[in-house]
Amino acid sequence: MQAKLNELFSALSDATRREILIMLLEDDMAVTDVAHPFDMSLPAISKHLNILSNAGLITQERRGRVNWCKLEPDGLREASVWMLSFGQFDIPDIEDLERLIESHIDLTQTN
Amino acid sequence: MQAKLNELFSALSDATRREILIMLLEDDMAVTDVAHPFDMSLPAISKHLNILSNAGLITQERRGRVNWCKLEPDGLREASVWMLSFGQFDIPDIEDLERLIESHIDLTQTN
DNA sequence: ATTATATTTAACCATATGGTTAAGTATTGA
DNA sequence: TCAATACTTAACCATATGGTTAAATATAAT
Repeated sequence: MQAKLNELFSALSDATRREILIMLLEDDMAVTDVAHPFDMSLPAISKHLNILSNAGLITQERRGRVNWCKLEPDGLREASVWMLSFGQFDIPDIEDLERLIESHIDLTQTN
Repeated sequence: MQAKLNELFSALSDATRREILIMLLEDDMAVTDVAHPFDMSLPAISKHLNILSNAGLITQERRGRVNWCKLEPDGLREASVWMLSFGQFDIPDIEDLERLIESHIDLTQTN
């Protein structure tokens, strides 16, 4: 269980990977399309996607030559259970939440 | 903001550091006492504590020759805001939560 | 004044991480 | 069949991470 949490938090500790997750909130995407907004080679993105897969945060399904990436809805579950059980944070302001959701939307629209 | 989240999730991605946080839920502790349950040198623990400090998850306050470590109550806040705003996980079962809290208690009592 | 305690700093090491380019493998389209 | 597309794999590189031991520092106790 510790190993799983290590993998999960470690996967989340990279900004590129967090952005990929946010992009995938919108819709499933092909690897090339995931890579498009980033100033980074395709193999680099491919590695990030593997890390997200191994952490259980996404799944990849090959159809023909395109590998579709989709969010794994329960991926964050164990991490969120850990954080909630830790219980040292308040439920954040609705406003904080909304501001952040806004910024996600901005991100996916400007890229 | 991304840098802060990197630091936070990265700090949480190590099992030793997560255990330290759980130990500090009980009470403030001196560095030596934090180190005691671990099969690891004092300098290694000192480094972990620095990482937790830099991530804003704990604070350290020197009184005399002992450096007291205490949990920073709002430390997890930004990470939890990110996860909640991501919104792809259900509120976990109360039972999951309780089981985990139990296991935390076991941990701090058997060590 | 000396010694013991609590901790940090420094130097080092092996392995992990995040990137690169170049080459390889399927699948699709012409 | 040949070329283009959508990747992945391999080999490599620089820096980061998580540990070690040995030495340094500061406070407390004798």
